[in-house]
Amino acid sequence: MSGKPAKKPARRLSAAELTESRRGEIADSAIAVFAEHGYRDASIAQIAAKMGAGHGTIYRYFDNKRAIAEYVLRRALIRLMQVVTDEPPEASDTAEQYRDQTARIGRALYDLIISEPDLGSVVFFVAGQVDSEMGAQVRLAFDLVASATEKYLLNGIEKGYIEPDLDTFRTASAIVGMIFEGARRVHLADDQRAEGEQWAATVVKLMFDGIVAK
Amino acid sequence: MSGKPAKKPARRLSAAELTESRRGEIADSAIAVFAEHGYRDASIAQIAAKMGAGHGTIYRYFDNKRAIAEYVLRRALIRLMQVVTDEPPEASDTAEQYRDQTARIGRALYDLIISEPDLGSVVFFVAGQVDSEMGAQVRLAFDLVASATEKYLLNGIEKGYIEPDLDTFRTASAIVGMIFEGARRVHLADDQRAEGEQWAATVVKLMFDGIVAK
Amino acid sequence: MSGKPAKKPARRLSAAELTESRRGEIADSAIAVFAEHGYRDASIAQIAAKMGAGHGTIYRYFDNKRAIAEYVLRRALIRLMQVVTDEPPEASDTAEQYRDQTARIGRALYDLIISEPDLGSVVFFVAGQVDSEMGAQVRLAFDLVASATEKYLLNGIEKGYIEPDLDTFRTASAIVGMIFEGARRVHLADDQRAEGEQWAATVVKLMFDGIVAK
Amino acid sequence: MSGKPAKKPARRLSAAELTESRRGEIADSAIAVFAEHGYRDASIAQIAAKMGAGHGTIYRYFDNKRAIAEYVLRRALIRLMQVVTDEPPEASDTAEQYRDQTARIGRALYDLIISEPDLGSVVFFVAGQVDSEMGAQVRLAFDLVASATEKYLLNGIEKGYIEPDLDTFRTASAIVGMIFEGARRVHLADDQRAEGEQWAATVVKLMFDGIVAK
DNA sequence: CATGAATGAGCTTTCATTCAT
DNA sequence: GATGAATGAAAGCTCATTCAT
Repeated sequence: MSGKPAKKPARRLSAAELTESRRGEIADSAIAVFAEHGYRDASIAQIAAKMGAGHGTIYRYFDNKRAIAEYVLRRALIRLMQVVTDEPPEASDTAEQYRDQTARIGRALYDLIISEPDLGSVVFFVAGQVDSEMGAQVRLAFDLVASATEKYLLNGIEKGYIEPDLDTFRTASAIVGMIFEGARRVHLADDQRAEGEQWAATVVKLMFDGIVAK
Repeated sequence: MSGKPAKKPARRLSAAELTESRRGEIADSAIAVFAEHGYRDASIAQIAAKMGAGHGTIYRYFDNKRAIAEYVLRRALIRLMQVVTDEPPEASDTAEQYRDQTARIGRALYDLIISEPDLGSVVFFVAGQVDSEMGAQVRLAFDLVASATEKYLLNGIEKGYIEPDLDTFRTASAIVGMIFEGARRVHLADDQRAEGEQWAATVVKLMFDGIVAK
Repeated sequence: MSGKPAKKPARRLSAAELTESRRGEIADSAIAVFAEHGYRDASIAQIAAKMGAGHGTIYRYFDNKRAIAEYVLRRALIRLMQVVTDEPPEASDTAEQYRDQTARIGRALYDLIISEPDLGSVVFFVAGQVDSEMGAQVRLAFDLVASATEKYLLNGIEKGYIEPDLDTFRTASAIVGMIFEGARRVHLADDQRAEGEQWAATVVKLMFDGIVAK
Repeated sequence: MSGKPAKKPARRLSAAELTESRRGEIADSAIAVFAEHGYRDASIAQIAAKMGAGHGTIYRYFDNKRAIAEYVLRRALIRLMQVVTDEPPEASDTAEQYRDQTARIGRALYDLIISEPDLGSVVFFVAGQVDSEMGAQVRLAFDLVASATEKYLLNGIEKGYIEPDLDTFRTASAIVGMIFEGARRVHLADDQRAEGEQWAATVVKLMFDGIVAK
């Protein structure tokens, strides 16, 4: 990309970098417009207008409307999945430690949803409006998150603090289902901060204690 | 369905009945086309073609395309919610009984999803594509299901077999999130029957035992 | 109309008479609907509903929508032209007599417009909406009225009380233009009765005296 | 048009000017298509085809079909009314002068109708086909022309050469009725030039002399 | 590189007309 | 005769995409 290994602070950007930065700008506009109007009712003209560019310009950076949505969704899913993979599965040695770890992951997810509401809209609502293939991408991402979650369970079984005869993948998927149901509700809540706190607590409690009185 | 000839077998249908039956036919075609192409890419012509009618005919029975989606969704939500409300919340007196009841509800839901796959498509995918108002209807239905589920929890607390300091509504919502995540996966599975069985078991286990080894 | 043995009072109507009477009913409904909505926005269903019949029935009596308009217009033009031809052109021997005759014709026209407002709507507005051929029929009718009016002028010239070097047809057309401009305004007036009186006076005055002070 | 190079011959048009010129082109096509087929049977595709453009292009310049008709009619009415308001009402001091003035106005109107036949079609036929509101605009324009005409009469009464006890507004309306009846007939005539000359003469004669022999 | 004028495929919707009952 | 369910031609309109400037 350049001749020197470091990045000079105020260096002129290379052509490829400029292109990437422009794609980012477009994606930022697009995510906002998609979140507000949905994919089909969002027009290229609106996206272009939001970033103060001519709508023809969009086509210099993306082949078509679908490609924008694809780019936007990929970015969003990466952000989302980083939250889960930030915590190393092998770090917990006791149920208590895993409980804390789970609470941290939950809170991190809800913080992300709160700080970037459009990201939630895109993942929860917009992707499904594009076509079945993009819906499938979201489901794939959910599978990856479930797999990541499964790793924590397997680690716990290995270390003896998790019930060994769990159906680990389905249980992980169920946990992801709960957590994302919480994410949806945090996304829509009035007091998002409090809602996030309480959902994190609810999910952890259900996971670790079940609902039966002792 | 009945042992007695209560209904005259081949009676001519009244005008109103004919209209309702025709609306049903259209809804059946529409649900299939919506499920395959999504709401926006489904054309009235396709829906009409699927039932072997002229596309103008559709407009004798529905005011416009949205009205079809509304009818289809309402029907689907009613079906879905009947499953949950079929079991009376006060019927269970012990954790064991409630555990069985929960398993029954889960299996009934998965059976429904399996026997009418398009119904799942409509609720999970199509409704959100129409407009925000119809997305809201689905969320409202989810709230109702969560409220119904909450009733079971409150009954259990009253009778002493459910942990009394649960956040009942959020816990109910989390359970619903799990169950519907299962429904989604059953909907997409190859061996739906087996998948349904295992999801019912997984959900029940997580709810009642938690994940921690004893 | 009766009293004489021409028609038996309560005789059953012949098939042809029944057909004609039904066509009349349809025309009555049609004229009202055309007057309210215009030709294009009037639907066959509305016309049928107004007379309490099924819309398929209309097609037993008229080939198509245009045929209804044609029938309605013909009836209206006949009514309109009778007013003018009711007064015999040779009856006036002096300017004074012709002045009175003109006033009578004007008042009769305005009375007709007042008593059957839809008739005015059809002739002035609806006919032009159908197609150019029906617009032409109205123009033809205007020509006939102008010709009839010309006869009065020719009679006056012959008898010496009308200026002999008039361009009789164009003058007659101009008079018809005035009178129908009055008809349009009577049609739209609040106090139609008074408006008709004053228009009759205005037209007569302009025709016979001109506008120049003596 | 001018002997001096006041305007730079091939100057690039501003965006706003281009837009206005394009609207003009569309209006020109539309007026021709409306005149030939009537408003309802004129399709956007025909209008676009007539100017060699795609039909989508029309919608860059007008919101919808009705807006085109509105623009076309407004342009036509402005042209028409300029003819009448070009002559100052106070200019005539004698009946003879007013007679000449009237003849000039009549001829100017007939010249306009002859040089732009579609303009007559739009005002006389098309406007009434759009909806009642546009019909009302034409009637309003007729009222304005009648009011303008009334001014000439009032000027004549003041100066003593017009009969003082005229019903001035209705008389003016009657005159306008005559003149436009002439316009209609000139519009439809074979030899429009001659027809215009003779109508101007006929109207003036009727107005100033009446029809009675002296 | 950026722009926005131009395009037309393809949709929803209306309603005159047909015809089996 | 009367009916109204069914039909499909035909139109207005939107907007992703192209491309000359």
